[in-house]
Amino acid sequence: MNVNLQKNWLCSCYGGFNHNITNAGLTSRTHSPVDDTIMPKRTKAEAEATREALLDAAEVIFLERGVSRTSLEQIARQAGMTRGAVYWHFKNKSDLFHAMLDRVKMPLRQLLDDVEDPDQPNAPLESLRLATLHALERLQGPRSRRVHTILLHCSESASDVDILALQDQLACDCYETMLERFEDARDTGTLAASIEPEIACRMLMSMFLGLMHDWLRDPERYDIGEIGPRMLDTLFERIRLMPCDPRPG
Amino acid sequence: MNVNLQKNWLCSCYGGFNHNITNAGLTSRTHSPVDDTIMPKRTKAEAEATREALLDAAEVIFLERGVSRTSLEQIARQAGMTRGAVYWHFKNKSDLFHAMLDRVKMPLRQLLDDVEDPDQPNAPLESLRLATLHALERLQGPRSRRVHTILLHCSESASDVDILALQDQLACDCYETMLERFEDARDTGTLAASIEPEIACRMLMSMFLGLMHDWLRDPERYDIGEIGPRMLDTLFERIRLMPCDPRPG
DNA sequence: GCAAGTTTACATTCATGTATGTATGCCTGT
DNA sequence: ACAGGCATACATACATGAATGTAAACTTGC
Repeated sequence: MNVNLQKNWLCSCYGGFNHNITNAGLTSRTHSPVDDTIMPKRTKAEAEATREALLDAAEVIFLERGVSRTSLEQIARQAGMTRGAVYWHFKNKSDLFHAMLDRVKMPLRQLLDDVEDPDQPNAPLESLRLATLHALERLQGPRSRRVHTILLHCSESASDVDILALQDQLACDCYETMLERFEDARDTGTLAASIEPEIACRMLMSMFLGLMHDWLRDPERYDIGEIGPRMLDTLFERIRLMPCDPRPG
Repeated sequence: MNVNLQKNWLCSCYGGFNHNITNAGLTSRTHSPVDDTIMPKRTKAEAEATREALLDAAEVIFLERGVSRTSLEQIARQAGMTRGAVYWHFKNKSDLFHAMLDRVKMPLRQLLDDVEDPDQPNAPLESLRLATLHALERLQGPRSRRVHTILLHCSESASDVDILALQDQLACDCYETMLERFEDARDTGTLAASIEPEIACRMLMSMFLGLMHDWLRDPERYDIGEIGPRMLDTLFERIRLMPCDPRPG
């Protein structure tokens, strides 16, 4: 009975996306997993593959039904497994959820490192602009999009997973590194003198978070790849020191 | 702290089994646990009072445990009633949830009406600024704060309640009336010519939504009554036409 | 007495965690 | 090199907990 399930799963999950990790390890010496005979070849690579499959399945089902309403049974079935497999790889639903998140984390610090050339450092505001634009790009990737939708819309506080603590940790980390740049911008006179770094920081963070929240609610409404950059560019364009601003000091 | 509360509650309520819950906490015949002295009179006014009590209770428990993990039994219990009362006043959890929301709705249109004097119309950007500031004020009221926290953090999509449809409706309504003002501001030359109304609109909406989302996650972190207005004022200050901007036309 | 309001009882459904079964992969000693 | 033993990677079964909706029994206002 699992044959059809597996086929559907392969179509819906591995269809168009780039799953570089999963198929790599097991194609070497095993035959197709859609074979009608059951063939449990539990090599290390295959175990890792089912782990990934379970996480993929979790993304799909969490997105469809919400975290609290999905049972581990449903996740297992989506992956063509049973609950036993889930409990083998993960302690419980919360553990699985965190593992799912770990696959898409993109700390601001790392984004900044990607856009900053140590030899030729950008102005801090330009670094932030590029980093947030880069974050927007990554957000549109299918997996990142799914998981962030789950985080913002398909999970609730005080559930199996402590979402608020998770979000809080991410946000505080983001705030701190962002603030450093804004303070740098103020000190170097790039930021308009009337705008305190803390306020600029919260403005940028709120705008980004709000945009994510709004767009992910229904991504078909508008193209965030076009709207997002225009919003960010406008913000950065407007908060920097302008000719008519009073000179700092 | 929630864990202990839950545990205590479970102990006191389900301590035995499904038998004789009444004997533990409630008196058998005169069944008004909140008011033990007077026999309950079920007049129309009192029925309405229990309805409100149930909604109050829902706010509290939803906030503590999340919507999906809250049982109607818990809500009833918090209000000093039983599940029967809930099912009398509301069709189900979703119905109750919507009723709870209806008590705090603040459409942007109405907020604008409050700050706009028909005799002496403000500039559109000033209207928007006052309206959003007003919204911030109202958000800090205990009930509004609770319910919006529930909406943004304690409820999930595809649950008993269709949160996304609700948010979508509110957001679209907000976007439309907001866009009118920004277009007005562009036409009257109040808005910087380089900023399209659609972008300004999404910037403001995203910033407000993001601020709500961020602040409500942990309101003790900062004083939104101080930070919020500074963010909004800065935004409006910077997106309006400035002396160094190219004149429109 | 009738109906509104509320409680109690009941049947059903479903998720969870764990315990147990089992087949396979991997390793080790000789 | 290989036979046996142990750990791995699952599947299945079971016991428990808990929520839901509805029906039926009161209880009181009018």
